[in-house]
Amino acid sequence: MATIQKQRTKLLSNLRLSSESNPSCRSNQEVADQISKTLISSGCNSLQPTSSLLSNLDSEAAHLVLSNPALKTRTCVDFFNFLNRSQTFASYKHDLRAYLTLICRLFKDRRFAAAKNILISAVLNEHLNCRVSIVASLVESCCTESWMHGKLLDMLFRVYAESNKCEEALETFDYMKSIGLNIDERSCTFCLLALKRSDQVDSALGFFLRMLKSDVKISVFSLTIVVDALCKRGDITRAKELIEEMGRRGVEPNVVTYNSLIDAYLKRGDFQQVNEILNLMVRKGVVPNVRTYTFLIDGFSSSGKIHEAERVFKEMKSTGVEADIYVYTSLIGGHCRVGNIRKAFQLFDELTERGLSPTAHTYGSLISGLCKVGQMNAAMTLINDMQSKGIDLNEVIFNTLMDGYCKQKMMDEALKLQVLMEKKGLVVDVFTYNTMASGLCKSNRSNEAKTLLLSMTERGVSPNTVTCTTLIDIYCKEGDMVEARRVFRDMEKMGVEYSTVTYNALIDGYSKKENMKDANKLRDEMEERGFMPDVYTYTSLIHGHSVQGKVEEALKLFNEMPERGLQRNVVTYAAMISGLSKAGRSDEAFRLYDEMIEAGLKPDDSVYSSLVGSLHTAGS
DNA sequence: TTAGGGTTAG
Repeated sequence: MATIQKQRTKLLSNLRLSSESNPSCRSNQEVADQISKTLISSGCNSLQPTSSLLSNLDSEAAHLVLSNPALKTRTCVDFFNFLNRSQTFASYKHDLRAYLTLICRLFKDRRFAAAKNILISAVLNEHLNCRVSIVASLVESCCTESWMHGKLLDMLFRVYAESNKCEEALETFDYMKSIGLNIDERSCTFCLLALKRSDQVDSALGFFLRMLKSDVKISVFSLTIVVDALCKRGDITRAKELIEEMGRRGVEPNVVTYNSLIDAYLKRGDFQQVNEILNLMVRKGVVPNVRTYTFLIDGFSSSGKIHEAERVFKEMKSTGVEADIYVYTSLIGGHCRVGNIRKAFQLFDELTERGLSPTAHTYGSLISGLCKVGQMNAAMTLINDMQSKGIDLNEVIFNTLMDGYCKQKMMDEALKLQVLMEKKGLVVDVFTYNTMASGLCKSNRSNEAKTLLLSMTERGVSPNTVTCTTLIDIYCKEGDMVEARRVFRDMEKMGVEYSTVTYNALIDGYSKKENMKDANKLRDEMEERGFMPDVYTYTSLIHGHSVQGKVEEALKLFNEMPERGLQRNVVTYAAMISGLSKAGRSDEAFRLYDEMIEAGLKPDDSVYSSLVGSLHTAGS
């Protein structure tokens, strides 16, 4: 041991002496030889960042060392990393050739994982010019064996894709194609995924078609990535066309592909199409899996169709598919949404007994359910429970709790949570602001809500559809239709999307001002833009027409609702009954009263006073 | 050594 140490010291001093004696005259080859000698005899550890020999190092000398066949690859990697770590020589930094020289050595030794890591660090290094043409020509000159050439380009293709450098990945694909290389489908899937990740759906589809044209052997994997990207954008028709087209080419969809379609139709609320896909799966012999059931249960749950969700859950169990934590969480969420807290907790016990571990999402669903019914103490107990299990609180849980307190008009508690949230380093996001604003509105503090929403941008949080809709709603309730319209116009300028609720807020504003002309105009506009009027739209319009004594208009809308699959609620009936009563059509008003009782709705005071009033009107 | 999932605001 002592001898090695002695040797090392001697070598080092030699290195220093010889280089210091006449540094400028040393050729790159001499520098490289000296470094190589040191590396061979005593390894990388003997090198000092301050060694003056190293200060003579340039790109050419480094290349000579890294490609020296007398050195082991391992030693070259150490030397490479040593130089990377040593920030002291500002004059030398690895260039792209150094990276590729080393990568080629690793390739020769079939150490592909190590090669890939270095390639990734090159691609991510901002100081290197990793343009495809430059890398490709270097690959050309560094690869001594022909098999390496194609494999290295393939790796480059994947690395670009995985680093989200889609443009470069596509360029690499084109280059590989142009020199006649066969391209592996699996590498292409990385590129498709990268495009999908960055929401470049059209490019993903375009690339897929290029794969087809380039005779890449395509499997259901690539198809499914594109189908899912299209589905998530709501382009289900195009997705189905693609599936059919690929079917003609012999690529059949599998359960994953169908799941994407089912999820998309569920999100759209198109249960008929969901059934058609399920039937198609049966015909094709494709068996639903646990994810299919999760999509179904979640889809039904979020539309409040809890009985359907339960039916699917039972069916899943009967087919022998084991429920996992996702299934339970979705179903718990469904029960919580309709206020069925008891059933939700039963399921929670069931999953625990079955050895499944609840996640933050599971707790989130339960906490949200408790907050909805105002059981804030129980919600806080659950918070303690989850923390004792080592599950961290996240932004969503905080926002949920804050909303719970807001709904109870306990704004101080909500505010305390916001402070705690920030103290914990969690991000106060657009949900937090919208929730707080909604709470302030409920507590009749809409001026503060306005100020809060208008200050969001300065605090670095971008307003979204809900923010703008809330603002519009505040102005409408104040009767300030000019300001409400201004926000509505600004949304388009800011690129914030409208929603049915946005239109509802404005329509309600105009209806309350008895400006039915503008209210009707907006209703037409929303349908033209593809936003379906819902029970709120209809109720606002019915109310507006009724107040103006235009009962026939109101009745027309009222009768239209079931045709469009819309369930009337207490407020809808109240508005219609009030309209009929005022017009002295007492019999019809009472008939509707019976109807709403039959539908299981509980009339409120306004319904009774309308009905009583109708007797007077009719009597006079 | 490639594809699909669950919680929040109007």
